[in-house]
Amino acid sequence: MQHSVPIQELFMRWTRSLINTLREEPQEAEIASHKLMLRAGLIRRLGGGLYTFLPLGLRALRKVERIIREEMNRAGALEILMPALQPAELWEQSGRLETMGPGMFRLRDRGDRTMVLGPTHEEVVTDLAAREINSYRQLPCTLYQIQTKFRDEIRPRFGLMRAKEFIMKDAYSFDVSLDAADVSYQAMYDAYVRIFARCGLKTRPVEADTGDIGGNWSHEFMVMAEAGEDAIILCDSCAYAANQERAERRPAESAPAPSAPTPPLEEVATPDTRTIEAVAAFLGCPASQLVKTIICVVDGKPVAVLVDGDRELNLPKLRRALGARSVELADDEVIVKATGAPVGFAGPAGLTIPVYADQALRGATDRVSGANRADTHVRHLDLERDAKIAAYHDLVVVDAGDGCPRCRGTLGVKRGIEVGHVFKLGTKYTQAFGARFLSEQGGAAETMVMGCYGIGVTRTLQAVIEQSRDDDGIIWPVSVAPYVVALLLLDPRDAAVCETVRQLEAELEARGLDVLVDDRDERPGVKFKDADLIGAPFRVVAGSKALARGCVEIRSRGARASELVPVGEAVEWLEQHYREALQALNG
RNA sequence: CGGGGCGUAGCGCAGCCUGGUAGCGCGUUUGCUUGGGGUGCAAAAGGUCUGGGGUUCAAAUCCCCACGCUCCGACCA
Repeated sequence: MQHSVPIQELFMRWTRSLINTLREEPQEAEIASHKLMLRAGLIRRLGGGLYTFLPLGLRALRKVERIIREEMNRAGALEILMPALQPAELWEQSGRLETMGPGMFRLRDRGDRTMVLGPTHEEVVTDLAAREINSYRQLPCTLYQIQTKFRDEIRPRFGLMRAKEFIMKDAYSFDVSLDAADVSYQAMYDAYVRIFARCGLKTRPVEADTGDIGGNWSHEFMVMAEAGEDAIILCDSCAYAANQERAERRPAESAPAPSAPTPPLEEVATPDTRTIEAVAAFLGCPASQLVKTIICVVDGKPVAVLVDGDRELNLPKLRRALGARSVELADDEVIVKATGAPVGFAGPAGLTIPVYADQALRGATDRVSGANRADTHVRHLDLERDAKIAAYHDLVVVDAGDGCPRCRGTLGVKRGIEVGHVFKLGTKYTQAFGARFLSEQGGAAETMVMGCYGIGVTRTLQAVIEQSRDDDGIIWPVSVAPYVVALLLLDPRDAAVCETVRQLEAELEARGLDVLVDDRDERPGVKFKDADLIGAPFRVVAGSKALARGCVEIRSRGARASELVPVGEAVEWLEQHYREALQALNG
């Protein structure tokens, strides 16, 4: 093995690059971006939800990180690096050891102390802020890091989209007041818009639920894609956009007064009909005439929730509506105890636990529901007359066709990939960790107001590919392309061609364009296929044919035809097109 | 956590039902060939058939257990 490498060969050559492309479709991948990342040699799987970044993938990842750093710094955030390994006590202090518990990796050190691998860093950073920030003079302060997170995903899938270990940029703002926190929030929101634009991603901010993280307001940045895991509700006539978890709908017009009084409640035998479909079929009525009665456990206590028979209960909305900490579906035992009937025969009439109903059920008459008795339902249910409703709220999962809550428009559903999330947290964590400061007015210490802001860095990288590709491979935006130029040495045994390639390579590198020379002893077809697959924005073909006319051929990835460009002008051509493309992304 | 599927060469798979010599394609190595969209020919290397136990003269194959992966569902920043 020769170890002294001639200096002119320090540029990247395919033969030295560990880029192993796969001709066949990897079986482990389902969506296009995942297949392409494997086929193009960006990543390799180690285990479920665990991936190694190969050199080509790491180059792209670093470019995404760089864009994020530049924009976070520009927005005034300070970069720090916190431990991934954290004492469990911190999580007890915030109460999230319980709420996020199953999703966290836990371990013990040799002293038998319980540790967690951080799925996020609100606890650590708030503890830090509580110690380091004492005065209003130090505020506002936004801290961020780019770091590996760990989540014990039930079902990792789609490569980097949902992994057990992934890289996240997380930022946290601390402010003297709610108003000041709004300014910090807006600064991050604006930074996110720029970051994703620079990555070549089309994103759409949508209103979102805050989930376990807590807090009162948040936006998700979604990449619209068929393969997305999240359902997004969009209005067809105004700017309303929300995650399905959060989406609201316009209350129905007030129901027309019933023409005749509802007949008295009447029990009907419905042997072994436990599902809405079965009851509807058995009684020969539409599912929408049924009232679905769902028993939930809210902060440890059973409640009944009513929705139309053809709708689905939205648990996060229920949690928000009731101001509860936790909401889950009741198990069979609880249901039997609360209703006195086996699962499938619950109804609002005669229940002693609190009953909440979806707003669409206000004034509902002549409905069908369970009778709280085995194999029995009731008809002619009049909600006001026969049940005691504690409160009406908007509780159902919004669907295509529902009315927009902001205007007269109609809502539709699309799919998206969540790449970023910004939250206004309020004081949930700063209170728990005693993050207080002395204000200009003096007096008692005040609690800081907090916000938090995440970007799934590895997920963003994959989202770029999901959104920018064709049948032949990846189409990298210039800003995150592992290599900007793929320089194909078509005739490796032709001295003149080799010399041309050497010169182009050196000049391009000198001007800051990352170039990869395909110097393999392969047939042209192989090189063309691979160049398309790995998706360099510009492909330069140096072969004896064009060189005989003093030219190389240049093609933008995605363009149909290539251009003959004189060798002497090639570098200029590439630099100009590169700058223009970059400019277009930077806005 | 509930329901299915799969573990055989680096990757993708056949063989298993009906027990008896472990195979194909891609990739890799070597030689020749070809030389502008995954060339053709030839040769070669590469296997504890996921692990353990059982049945049998004999197990990749049949039975039991474990582990791993995966798909659907429920859950999730």
